[in-house]
Amino acid sequence: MDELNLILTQRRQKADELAQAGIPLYGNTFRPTHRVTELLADGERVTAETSPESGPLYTVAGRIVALRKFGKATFLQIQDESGRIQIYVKKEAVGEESYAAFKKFDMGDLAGFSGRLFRTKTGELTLHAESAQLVTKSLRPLPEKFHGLTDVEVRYRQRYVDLMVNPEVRETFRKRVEIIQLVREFLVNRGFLEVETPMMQPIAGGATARPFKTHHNALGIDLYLRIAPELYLKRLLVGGFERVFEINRNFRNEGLSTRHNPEFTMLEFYQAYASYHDLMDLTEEMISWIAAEVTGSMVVTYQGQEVDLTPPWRRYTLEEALVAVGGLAPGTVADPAKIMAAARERGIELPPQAGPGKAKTELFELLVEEKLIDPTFITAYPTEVSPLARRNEQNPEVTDRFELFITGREMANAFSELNDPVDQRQRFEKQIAERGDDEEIFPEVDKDFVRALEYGMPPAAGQGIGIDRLVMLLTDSPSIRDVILFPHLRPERGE
RNA sequence: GGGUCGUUAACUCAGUCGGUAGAGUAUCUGCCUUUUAAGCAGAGAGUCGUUGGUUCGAGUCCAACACGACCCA
Repeated sequence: MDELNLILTQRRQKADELAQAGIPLYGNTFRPTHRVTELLADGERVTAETSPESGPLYTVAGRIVALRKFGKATFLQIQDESGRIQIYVKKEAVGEESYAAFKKFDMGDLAGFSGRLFRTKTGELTLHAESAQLVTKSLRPLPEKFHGLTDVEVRYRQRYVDLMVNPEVRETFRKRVEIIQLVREFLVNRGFLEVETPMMQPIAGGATARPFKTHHNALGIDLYLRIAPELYLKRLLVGGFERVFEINRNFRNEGLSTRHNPEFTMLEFYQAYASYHDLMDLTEEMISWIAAEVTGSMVVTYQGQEVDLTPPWRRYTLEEALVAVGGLAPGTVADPAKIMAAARERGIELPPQAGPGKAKTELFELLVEEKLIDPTFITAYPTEVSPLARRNEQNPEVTDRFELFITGREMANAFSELNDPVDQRQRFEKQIAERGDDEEIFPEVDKDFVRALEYGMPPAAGQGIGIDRLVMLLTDSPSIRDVILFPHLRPERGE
């Protein structure tokens, strides 16, 4: 197919010519002494009067991202990880032979230059090259210089090209790294221990989702890629680690969308001798601090909407939110029959075994969720829909749980953990009874987890935060694919 | 799963009523020693996503399929 393309053929020819002239195309001997950003910093002292023959000698390497050739001189720009700088290569300065080879350099090649800094007559800081060397030959053309690469499919499939030519994409992924580092720093400073628990689990527990299935040959057993680390992290609380967290991938065998990737990064943390109230305080503090560190402000703009992350954040019970934000009458929300009728009136189909708790959460999703732009904690979720959370002591119909919503999306889910082994076993069994015909969800009771609780798990609160969604918020990214380096797509045809 | 839109040169995009496939960038050749999307002159470059249908004739109309985007479930 594209092996026959003219541009690719010409590039290969040029590469062959360079190779025949004794110039290595893929050598590994060139060693830059500086990064571009250091030249830009030092360049602040360089003025129009600075002679190109004075000043220190710099050696830099990078990808050629702009190339303006004249007969006996050339302006080009190289880009390394730190930035871009203009290079001026003059035949007279680098020598006849070297310039002849240099003329075969192409856009997209990796090249190295040694020289001294000066300013052109338009004032642009430029490295006056005294030598030019090919570092790595590129056989494929870069996307067009003005419009760049915009085809989202190519951007995701060939992320390396996207990163090369779209600086804002590099910036987003740098911020992603920074956000994750800040999460670690925040939790480690509060005495949390970062742990790693199994990605392959014999029982996919800790959430309600369809798992990916795989097989271990030597053991002869099926395993599931985890849908959550929760049950393992709580085993660690039993074991005596009182504050643990994990930042790692979860896998869910479900559809793809702008908010869902089959593998996504989750933060989960658990704190003994704490309640979900403590975690609300901690979450406010953590996310507002990270926002300020990453964006410089606790007020961020997401898709044109201003979002104020300054603590304290609004806190509603689910019922309060249905009234205050959803516009339902207090009498409707309080009455089980009326709330179920209200759900049906709005076209919500409730499964036969569903109770008022399910009706409330469905109505919440329909009427309230998308309106919660500024961060809002929703508490007092029905026990019916919270299989792993602790019941509220005053009202066992609800749990000591919250979900956090920002920009209308669920950002975190937390609760005071259930540590009663008898209650836990019953809830597992109830879930299995209710799962219907979908056997891939909740395959069986995690008996070892119940056994662990029987040893005694300290009272604790635990929380999950979707890292990808947090990164979307703080980088103003509309799609989860914009914050995952290699998002899943269907395979390309013919590959 | 349903709906809408998209897929034309390496990239970004035009393509009229169905009648010889276009531009800019990139590439190649020539000129050019301070350019900034360098400039000037010339040249080459296409399985119009795939398959089938309608038609004298299809990038264009119809159908199915593939991939993607957005919305909905």
